[in-house]
Amino acid sequence: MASVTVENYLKQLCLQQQRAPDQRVSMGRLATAMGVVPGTATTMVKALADSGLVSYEPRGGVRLTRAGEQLALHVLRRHRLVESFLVKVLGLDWSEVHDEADALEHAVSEKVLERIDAYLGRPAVDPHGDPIPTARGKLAVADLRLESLASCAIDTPLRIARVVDQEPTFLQYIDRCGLTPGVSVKVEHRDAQSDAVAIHPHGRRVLTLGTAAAAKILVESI
Amino acid sequence: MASVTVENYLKQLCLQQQRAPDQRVSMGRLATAMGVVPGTATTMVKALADSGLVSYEPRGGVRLTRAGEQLALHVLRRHRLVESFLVKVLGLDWSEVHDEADALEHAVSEKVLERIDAYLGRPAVDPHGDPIPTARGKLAVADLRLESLASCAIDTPLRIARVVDQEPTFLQYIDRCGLTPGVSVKVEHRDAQSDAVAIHPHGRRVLTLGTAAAAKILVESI
DNA sequence: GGTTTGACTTTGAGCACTCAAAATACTCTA
DNA sequence: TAGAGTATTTTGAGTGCTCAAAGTCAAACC
Repeated sequence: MASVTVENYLKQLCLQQQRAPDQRVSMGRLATAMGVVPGTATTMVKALADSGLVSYEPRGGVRLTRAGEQLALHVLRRHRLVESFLVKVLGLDWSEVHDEADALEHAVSEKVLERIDAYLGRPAVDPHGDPIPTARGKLAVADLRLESLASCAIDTPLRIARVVDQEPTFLQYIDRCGLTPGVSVKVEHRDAQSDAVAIHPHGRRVLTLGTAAAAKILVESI
Repeated sequence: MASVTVENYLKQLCLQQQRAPDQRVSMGRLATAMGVVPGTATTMVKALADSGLVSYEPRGGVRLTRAGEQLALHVLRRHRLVESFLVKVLGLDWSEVHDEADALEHAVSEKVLERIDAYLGRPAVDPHGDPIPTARGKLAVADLRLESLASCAIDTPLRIARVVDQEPTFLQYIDRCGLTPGVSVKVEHRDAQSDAVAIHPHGRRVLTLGTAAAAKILVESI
C-alpha cells in the first residue's frame, strides 16, 4: 500500500507531466509543488525509483513509469470524484472542495469510490471541468483541442469547459463574474499592449481580465 | 493538530473508559485495543500526558483529561456520522461501514461534517445504535437504562436499541436473524446451564443465541 | 520470607519523512 | 577557458511512531 506521502508525490508528478508531457519533471518543480526543500524531493524520488514507480536520472529529472502513472491516476480519480460529490451532494462551494478532497482522497476505499461514482451517474469531469480518470486508469484527453480565453478566436460564441487553477480566491472571483464551466462566452477583443482580454459572458456585462487570468479559462466551440 | 495516531489512541481510550467509567485504563488493554506491543502504548501515553490529554500514573493506568475527552468525542462524532452517512446515503451495508469510517474519520473537516450532519437530519444514533456526540462534545447517556438480551425481562415486548460489536461477520449474522436496531423482540426464556437465550423477533421464528452474543444486543422497553 | 508470575516500563534500534547546510555538477557568460 | 551563478545531490540530524528484548515492580503463593 502506497503511503499518503507517496500518493501525493505521484499525483503531483502526474499533474506536472500533463502540463509538459514530453519533458521529465525537474526536482525544483517537484519540490515547490510538494512544498518541501529540494533535498527532500531528491531523497523521495530515489525511493520511488526503487519501488519502480518512477524513472529517475540524477540531474535529469523524473518521469512516472506505467505503474506509477496508474497509481497516480487512481489518486486523481479519487480526488476528482470526491470533489464532484462534495459539490453535487453536500452542496459545498466549488472554490473550497479542492483542499477538502486533498484530505479525503487518501481515505476513500474502492468500494466507497464506486458508490460515489454510481451516485453521481459516472461523471466525466469534476466541477472545475477537469477530466476524471476511469476506474481502469484511462484519462480522457479531449482537452487537447481546448483553447483558452487568451488564445481563442475573437467574437466567436464559445462555452467554458474548464478552469485550470484551484485557488479559492480566484475561483470565487470568476464565479462572481459568471465564468463557470458550461457558461457561453465571447471574447470581444484582446490587446497585447495592455495585456487585457475583454470577455462577454452570455447575458451579462462585458468584463476585462488580464492575459494570465484569461489563460486559465479553457473554452470549447459550441 | 492531533495526528491520526493520537486521535486513534484517544478514541480507543474513550471507548474503553465508557466500558468501565470509574477505572483507569490499563496499558495492557490499551495496547491490545490499539494493536501494538505494550511498550509502544507506554511510550505513547507518556507523550499524551505531556500534551495534557491524559493523566497517567506509572503502573496505575491512564484516564482522559477533559481536553483529551473533548478531542476523543469529536473523533467519535466524526466516526459515527460518517458511518450513518455511508449507510443512509451511499447504501453501504451496516456491517462494513465501521472500517471505512475508521479511515475517513481523520479526513473530514468541520465544514464537511456539518453538512453531513445537516443532510442526515442531525441523527442521535448511528446505524448500530451507538449515540453520536454533539458538536459541543456531549454524549447522550440515555444508554444507562438499556438492558441486553442476556439480562432483560422474560416475555416482555422490547425493541432493539443498540448492537455493541463491530465485527462484520457478527453483524451480518444478526442481520440475517432480523435482530437490527428498531426491531421488536421478546425473550422467550433463558437457561444458565446451557448458556442459551431463546429470542423471538417480531414476525419471525424463535432463535437461540449464546449468552455472550445475546449480551451484545441492547434493548429498550417500548 | 523468599520465589514465582504477570503486568508494566525501559532501552536500543529501525523506518518513513523532513530540514539545513555543505558539496557537487552543469550552464552560461565574459 | 575560467569563473559565476544556479540547480541538484549529499550529509547529518531530528521527529513521530513502532518493535524486540531486557529490566523492574508488586501482588500472590508456598
